[in-house]
Amino acid sequence: MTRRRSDTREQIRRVALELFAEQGYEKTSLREIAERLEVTKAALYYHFKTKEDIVASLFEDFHAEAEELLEWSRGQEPTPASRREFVRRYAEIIQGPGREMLRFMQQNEPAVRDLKGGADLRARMQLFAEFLVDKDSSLPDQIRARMSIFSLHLAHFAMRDTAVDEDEVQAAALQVALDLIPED
Amino acid sequence: MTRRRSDTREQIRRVALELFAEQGYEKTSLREIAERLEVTKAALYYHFKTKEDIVASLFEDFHAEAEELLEWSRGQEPTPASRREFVRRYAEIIQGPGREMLRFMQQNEPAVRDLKGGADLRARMQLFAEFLVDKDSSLPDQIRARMSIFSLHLAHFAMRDTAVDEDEVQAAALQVALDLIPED
Amino acid sequence: MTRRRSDTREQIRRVALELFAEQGYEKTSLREIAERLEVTKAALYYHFKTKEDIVASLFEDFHAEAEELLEWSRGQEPTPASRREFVRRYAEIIQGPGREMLRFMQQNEPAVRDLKGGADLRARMQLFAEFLVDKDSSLPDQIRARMSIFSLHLAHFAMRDTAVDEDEVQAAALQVALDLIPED
Amino acid sequence: MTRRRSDTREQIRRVALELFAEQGYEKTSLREIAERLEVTKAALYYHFKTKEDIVASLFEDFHAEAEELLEWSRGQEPTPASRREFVRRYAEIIQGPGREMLRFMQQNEPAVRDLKGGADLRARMQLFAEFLVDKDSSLPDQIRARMSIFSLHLAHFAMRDTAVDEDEVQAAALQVALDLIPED
DNA sequence: CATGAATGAGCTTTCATTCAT
DNA sequence: CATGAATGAAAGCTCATTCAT
Repeated sequence: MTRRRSDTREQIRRVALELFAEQGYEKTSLREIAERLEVTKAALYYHFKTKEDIVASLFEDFHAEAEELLEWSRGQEPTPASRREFVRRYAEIIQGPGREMLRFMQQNEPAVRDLKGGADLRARMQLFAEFLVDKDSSLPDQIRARMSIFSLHLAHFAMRDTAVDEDEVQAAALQVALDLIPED
Repeated sequence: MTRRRSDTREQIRRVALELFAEQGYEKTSLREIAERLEVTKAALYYHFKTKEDIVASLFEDFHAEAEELLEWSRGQEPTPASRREFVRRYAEIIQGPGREMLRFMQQNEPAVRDLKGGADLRARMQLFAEFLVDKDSSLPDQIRARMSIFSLHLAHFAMRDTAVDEDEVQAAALQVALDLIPED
Repeated sequence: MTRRRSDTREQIRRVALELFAEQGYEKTSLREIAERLEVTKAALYYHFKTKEDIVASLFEDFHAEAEELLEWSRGQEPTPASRREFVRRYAEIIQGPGREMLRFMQQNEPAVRDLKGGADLRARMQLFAEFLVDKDSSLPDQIRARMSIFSLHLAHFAMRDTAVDEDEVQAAALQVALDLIPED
Repeated sequence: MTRRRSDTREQIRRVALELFAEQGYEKTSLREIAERLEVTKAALYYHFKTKEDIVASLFEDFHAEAEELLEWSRGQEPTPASRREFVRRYAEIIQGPGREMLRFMQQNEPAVRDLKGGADLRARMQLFAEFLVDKDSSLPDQIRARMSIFSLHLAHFAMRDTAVDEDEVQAAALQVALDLIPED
């Protein structure tokens, strides 16, 4: 019944993300996470110092990928083409577990904002926008660039009441996101 | 020091919305609301049966206005022009307190979803989308119609790190929203 | 079954002091205090914001009496006579509930030190010593002055294994304390 | 990096005593002791069966020295001279680590009382008093004899807010202790 | 119209302890 | 000789809610 080294840690992260995204951070108790994994609450504390640290650990994954993307962007001239490439790469990042992560971030803003690493994520989003649109662009274009990102985050949620395949939605969302990037 | 009939009730709603939007529903305790108003928690219970009922009461305001808008839309042919008019009217609704309400809804999805009246609001959003885009439109257009609405909800949040005037943002957001409505 | 206004608060203070003095601060749980009073833990929190605040409230009583004594001492020339009078007055203060308080303080030093108001109490003790002995007295006299105070605090504890009447002990302790005050 | 046979055991005792004396027994967790030694909690359990056993082991050292002193005293007539010699010998015992031990005992009474060996230590103190003062002496003299011992225990603590050298304090404390022993 | 007092349920967190490896 | 992983029990605390006055 014992698990491989750090298997439990990974399981905790997985279940926690699932529940945080589904029910929200505050509403998800450690008891609930523990019960799903059939361990005790105290076991969670062996692997993470606090509830907040579980989230922080999840943030880090995203943080790292976002950083890599930003690193790439710093070597690019901000042309329509490179901006679209940026969006495409970002879309790829937030496939899989990333998508749940972003859904969590976007739909639990007040909680996330106060969490360790939360401010940092917000700052990163701001940097995304700065690459995607010129500082002196029109206000609508500024907003468009940001809604481009949000399309990728929210498309699935926006279409949740329709019976459309998840992957198709994500592909269409990329389309929408690309079209929101200013042409020049 | 006395208050006009049901002034208190209105104050509770105001402060509650403020705090729910700012800190989230779960993180905002009745104690906090009561303290801000310098009344006791028990006083809140004189005006509202439960915490949830405070939110429900806030929802109702929005619900009524949304209903009116839908009523109007039912008398319209869904043309590009009427759709744009719909968006314009919706933008007007969510000025003022409405904006805080929507920010709350969008950024506390997991909490709101389970609240009395929450599902209803979601359904209404779905109806909005159905008026704004044809059922057999392309998937990207379906998403665009929904992101149109979300632009109005989230523009202020998306631009929060920039130093732009709130009303200008909202005007630009309307611009973006209108452009996301399919041309035909 | 209801109690008079603030009766409960006083009961909490009484039982808490009893248990803190008997078992120590850390070992005494709020559950235990609550059970003795046949109320719930939450009731304690209605009357005191934290466990620490219960102690702080107890400290305040002593603090006030100590302050009064110091106030008196400030109007006195520090003669052997006035110093003995000081000790006599202090002995009177720490009769009754005061004695349990001091026993708590003296026998839970590490806990008390970190408690709100704890440092303050220690400072007061220092001021006592400063009145009781000249700054340039010999080191043994410095210590004697302090042990004089401690005699009053600890005599009961020191004699606990003997079968002597509590009041007699306290009277004898005063005798010892007085004899420890430097003759001039 | 390896340690001599049972070096670790000694380190645990040393660090534990340090922390128990400084923060109190209850407030000091095994985690904290382990962290200071850069070993795991489980390692502590290799050397000691329980937390209590660490203290018990510390008590034993003192117990042994106290026993030796008592053994010596049993061969002595209780004269003023032999009583003073007793105090001098005791003062020597509680130099060094012994002093921290006694500080711990005196300032954590409620915890110590319930610990394995705690009652025993208290009994020994009682035996000290019995040698130092006649059973039929006056009550003040009974108390004086006990305060004599306490002077040695508490002098350092009593003078903590002054800037006097530790060894000087201890020498003066011995002076005070000796003077508290009844002349006949 | 509102308060003071209290509760039951639940939360996050910490602790001493165990045991297979 | 020691660790990694886990547990059961309990702690301090907060919350929404109730109700007599």
